[in-house]
Amino acid sequence: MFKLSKKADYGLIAVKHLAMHRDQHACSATEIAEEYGISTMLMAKVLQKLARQRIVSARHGASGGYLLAKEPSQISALDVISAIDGPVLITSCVTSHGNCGAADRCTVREPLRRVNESILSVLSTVTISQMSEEQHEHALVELQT
Amino acid sequence: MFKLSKKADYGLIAVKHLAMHRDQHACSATEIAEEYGISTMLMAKVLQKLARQRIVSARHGASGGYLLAKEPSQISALDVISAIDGPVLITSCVTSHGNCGAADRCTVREPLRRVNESILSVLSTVTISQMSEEQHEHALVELQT
DNA sequence: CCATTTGCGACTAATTTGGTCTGATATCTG
DNA sequence: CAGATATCAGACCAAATTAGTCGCAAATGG
Repeated sequence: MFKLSKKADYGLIAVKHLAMHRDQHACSATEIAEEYGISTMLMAKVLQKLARQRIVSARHGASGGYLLAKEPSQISALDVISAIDGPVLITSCVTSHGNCGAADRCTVREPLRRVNESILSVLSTVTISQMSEEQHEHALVELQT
Repeated sequence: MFKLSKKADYGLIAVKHLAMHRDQHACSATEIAEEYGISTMLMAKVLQKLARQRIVSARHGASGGYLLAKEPSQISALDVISAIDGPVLITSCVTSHGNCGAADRCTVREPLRRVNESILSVLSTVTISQMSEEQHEHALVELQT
């Protein structure tokens, strides 16, 4: 309904993991998968997609694995998500060459296109380095909800 | 992957339609569905859900139908979407009582919870009345993309 | 040469979503 | 009152999407 796919979720976990192990050894798909209790096969697929989009770089062979291809501050959540799930579109109509059949009659396309851009901007604002810090100062806020 | 369900989409269309026909007659599900080329049955279901959440009010019987239950400026896109699809959660883990299995090991839950809140805030900022105006001044901006 | 690891595509299974049908109840109109 | 028109609710099926698996090829390091 409005949910991140599990693959995208796993992708974020993996990228964050790589960010935390930066400048150490390359991490294999198996290693990451096991650490978080995720299917090895699936994590492998996810990392392959990330590699194809040059978000991580891969090293074949024994003691190979994956490394971040950029600085954590240069990778946004949107980068990771769209690398795995394709472009983020809240409806199939938001592109101008809409294919939703009722295209011309549809009165909500333009407003939704704007909402879509806002979401894109939220997602591209959040970087991996941000996701790696902010663990602490939030415990307080949590209590107020 | 990150998409509005069609039902939610139809819901927005319906609510906007009702907003535009405010203070006129009640609109039946059939009437709205036909105007936008949507399945009557499905539109009926959508409107029922909106009625249950008191976003629209229903009138049974001949020449009955639906009317907005609030001012268009008091209905947000989030109201409509969550009335139909349930609460907006970008992952199943964002609630504190997470059920994602790897809950404790998962390092992205808290950052994603924040992203979720940003999205919620975007969606609750957009009202139906806004979606009914803003058709005009955007043609220019469109050209620059 | 061999163990390890990525790369890729085909495939199946599970879940979600889209959409239909049926029967009941409420309400207006003549 | 009778009949037409609506909503209401839930069960149900079909289609599409997503999750997850498998097998094989190609690198790479020791």
